[in-house]
Amino acid sequence: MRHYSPSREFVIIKVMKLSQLFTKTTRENPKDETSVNAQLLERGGFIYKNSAGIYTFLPLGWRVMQKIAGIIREEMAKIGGIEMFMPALVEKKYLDATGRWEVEVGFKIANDHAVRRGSTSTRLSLYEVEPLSNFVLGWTHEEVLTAIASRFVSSYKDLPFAAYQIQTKFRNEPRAKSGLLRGREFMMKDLYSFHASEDDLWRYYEDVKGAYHKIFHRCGLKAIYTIAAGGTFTAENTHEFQVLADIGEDTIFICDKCEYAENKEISKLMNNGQCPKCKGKIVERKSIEVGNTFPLGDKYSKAFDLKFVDEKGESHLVIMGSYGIGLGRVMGALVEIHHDDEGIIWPEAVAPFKVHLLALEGTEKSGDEIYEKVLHSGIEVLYDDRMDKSAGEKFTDADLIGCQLRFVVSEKTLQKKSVEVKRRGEKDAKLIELDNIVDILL
RNA sequence: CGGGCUGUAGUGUAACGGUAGCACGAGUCCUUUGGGAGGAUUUAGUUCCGGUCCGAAUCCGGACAGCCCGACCA
Repeated sequence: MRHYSPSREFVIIKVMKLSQLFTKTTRENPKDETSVNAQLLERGGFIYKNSAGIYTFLPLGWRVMQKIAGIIREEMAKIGGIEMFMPALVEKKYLDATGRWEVEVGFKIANDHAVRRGSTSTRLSLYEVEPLSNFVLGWTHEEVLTAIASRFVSSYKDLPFAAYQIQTKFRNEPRAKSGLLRGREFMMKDLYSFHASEDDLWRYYEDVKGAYHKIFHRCGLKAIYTIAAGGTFTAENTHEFQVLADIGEDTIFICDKCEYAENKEISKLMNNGQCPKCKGKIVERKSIEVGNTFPLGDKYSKAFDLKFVDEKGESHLVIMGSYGIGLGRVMGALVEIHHDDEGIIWPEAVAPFKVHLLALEGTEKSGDEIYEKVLHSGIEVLYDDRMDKSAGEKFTDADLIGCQLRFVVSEKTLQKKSVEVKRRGEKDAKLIELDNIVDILL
C-alpha cells in the first residue's frame, strides 16, 4: 500500500527572509528604461535585464510569475485543460508539414528581401539554431502538438481534449521594447484544443473565453475581449484580450458603453463612431495584448493527417483551436496599471507575498516570533530581518516591492503588545494585538 | 530592418582636447534607528578596434550594445 503523497510540482515556498535574498533594490531608475514596468521591476529586484527583451526573473519576480501560473493552472483545470511540456527546439519536419518552415525560415535563404505573408518584412520572427540547422527555437507549438495528437487520436471517443503548457517561447523581435511587454524570450501559456466538430470547437472557445476573463480578473487586470484579424491559416476572426494602457502597442476601437471592441488593424469602426451593438460611442484606445484565442479549424489536422473515425465509421479531420497567454506581459501590464510614486501595488493574488513583515531596530526577537507565528499559520510572509538597515530604508523597500499587507514590529508597537498593519496604497495603519494577527489574515 | 539619441566604478551622474571627480552602493570602525541617518576610512570606471594629435572620456571612422520613433509583431 502506497502512502498518499500530495502533489509537489507546483508548491510555492511560503516564506523568505530578506537577509537571505541576494537581490537588492535600487534608489535610481535604470538609465535606459523608460517604461514604468521595467523601471519598477528592475528597481525592486523582480527582474534583471540580460539583453534587450531578455530578462531573468529574480526570486521575487519568479514568485509573481508562479502566482500568475497558479491562477492559470486552476482555471485551465476548470475547463478540462491538462498540462504537459513540449521541447523548445522544434525540428524542421514539423514546420514543413504546414509550410511554415518555408514561410518563416526558407525565404531568408531564397531572398533576403522576400515578402512574407504579403508584407514587406525583411526579418525573421524566429531563431534558427546553429549548428542544428534543421531546428528553430519554438515560437508556438501547433505543429508539434498536432503531430503528437496524431499518434494518440483515432476515434471520436478520443475527443474532445485540450492540452496546454507553460513554456519559454522565442521570437526574434526586430525591436524589443517596453520592458516585459515585448520580449524576445518570454513565458507563454499555450493551450490547444481538439474537437470532433466545429460546433464543439465553438462551444469550447466560449469556455476558454470565460476562463480567460476569470484569469485576468483574478490577476487584477481588466481585459477587453477584442475581435482581431484572421490567423495565418484561418479566415475566421481571432480574438484578443486587451488591457487598456497608453503604453500598449495595440490600438483598439472600443464602445464606451458595452465595451464591444475591435482591433484597429481590421476594424471598420471609426473614432467617435457608433457601436454596432448598443449604439454607444466608439473610442480609440491603446492597449496591451495579454492573451489571444484562435479558431484553427482543420488547417493543422489536415497538414498532419490528424483524423478520427466517427460512430458510423467515417473518417474526419479533427477541428482545433489554440489559445495563448503571455505571462510576462501579464506581469508587465499589472505593474503599468497598479503602481504609485513609491512603487508597485500588487493585487493580492499575484503579490510575491501576502505579508511583508518589518522588524525595526531592537525587535529582532519579537520579529522572529511573529514571523514564526505567521508562517506556521500557512500565510506567505516576506520577513525584513535585516538589522543593518534603517527604518526608512525598510519602509521604502516595502513600498517598492508592493505586498498588500505591511506588518511593522517596533518598540512602539510592542509596548502595546501589537503589530502595526497597513495596506499598500492606503495611508492609515492600525495596531493589531499580537494575539490576533493570524486571525486577521485568515 | 530604416531613422534618431546614447555608451564613464555595482547604480546614477560630472569633467573646454590637458590630473577621470561626485553621490549612492559595497568593506572596516564609531555614532544612529518610524520614511533610503551621520562621521572617518577603503574599494571600484571611460564598451571594443582603429585614426587625428605632443596629448583623446572628449574629435573622426568602424564594430558592438542600449533606448526611442517607424516598419514588423501566428
